[in-house]
Amino acid sequence: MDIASPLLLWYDRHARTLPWRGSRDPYIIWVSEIIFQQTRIEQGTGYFLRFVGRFPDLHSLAAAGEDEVLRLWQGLGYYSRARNMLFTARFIVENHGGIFPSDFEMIRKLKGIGDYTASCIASICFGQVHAAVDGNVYRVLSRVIADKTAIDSTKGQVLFKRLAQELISRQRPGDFNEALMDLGATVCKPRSPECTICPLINLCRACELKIQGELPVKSPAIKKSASVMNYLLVMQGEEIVIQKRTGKGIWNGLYELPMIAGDLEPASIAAECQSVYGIKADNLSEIRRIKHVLTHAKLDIRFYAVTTVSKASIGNKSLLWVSGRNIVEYPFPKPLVDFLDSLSES
DNA sequence: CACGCGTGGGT
DNA sequence: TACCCAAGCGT
Repeated sequence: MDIASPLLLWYDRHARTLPWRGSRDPYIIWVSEIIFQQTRIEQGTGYFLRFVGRFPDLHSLAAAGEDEVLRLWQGLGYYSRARNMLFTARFIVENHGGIFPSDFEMIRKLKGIGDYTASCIASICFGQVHAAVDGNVYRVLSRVIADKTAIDSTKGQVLFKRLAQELISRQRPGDFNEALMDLGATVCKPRSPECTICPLINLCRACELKIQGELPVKSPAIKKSASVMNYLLVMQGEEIVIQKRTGKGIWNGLYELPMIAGDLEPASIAAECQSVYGIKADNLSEIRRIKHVLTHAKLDIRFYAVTTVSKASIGNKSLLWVSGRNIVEYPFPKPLVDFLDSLSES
């Protein structure tokens, strides 16, 4: 089967003009591919432009602090992408003389770079024949061969990656990869694919069988767990108390207010606040309650004002006093950004 | 290898 | 409301 010829003909006329298109700088392609993992073009483009504006090359990124990198990432989600990028930038400077590796296996070993991103960099920047298989490509190929193997199963991933590697253009591997992704994004869409204008209509088995709407097949989604987070707004004059999240859970590396987990009464929260943080919180008053939905969890987030507290009464060293003026230096999860923004408005 | 990891938009 | 979807990767 030759899908490369009609696909590249289509691509030459319909390729989208995107800020990173045309660049063969592995640093630029790397940044763009990381940002657009699980992220829509409309959502990520501003982030991409700000990121490469502030960090135009590997060395400028490697020299940055984690807070500033995460602050540029604030609101984009999946923050381990940013922390892994910083780690890898520093790694390349230290171990590869600041030159982005061109060997596929070497690229693939870098932290935060999997099969997809390594294939993009190898094909687009170095002309190597490696098929980049993202969600678009899984969808397009599952329709082309009308195969109902779940695209998110191990079996499906092996199947469609092998197929993509068979079909990829040996002459224009980078263009082929981008063309297949463009086709998935603009024509072979998840819902209501526009088969009548598709360059692959004559060889698409799903279109022939009129089952394109039933493909791709995915495994059933996992149910979201629910949890409650109680945030404490501890203020004195112009300053509030924040802390950095560490460990393996959500929002790792970002900052937040002092937090007590669990569906608790204010009195219980105050007691835990005292024992965990050493914050004497006699009279908590709830000032806001919001729902925040993640891919895998539903959060019930409650904000409380702590009115009677003196700076000296807080003995926990992991807590930071930050002035309202400096709060913009610190990266926060979206619900905290919204809450803190609403404070400065009123 | 099933699951954790964000956010925003669409239906 | 409650899903689904969007240029994946680490563990």
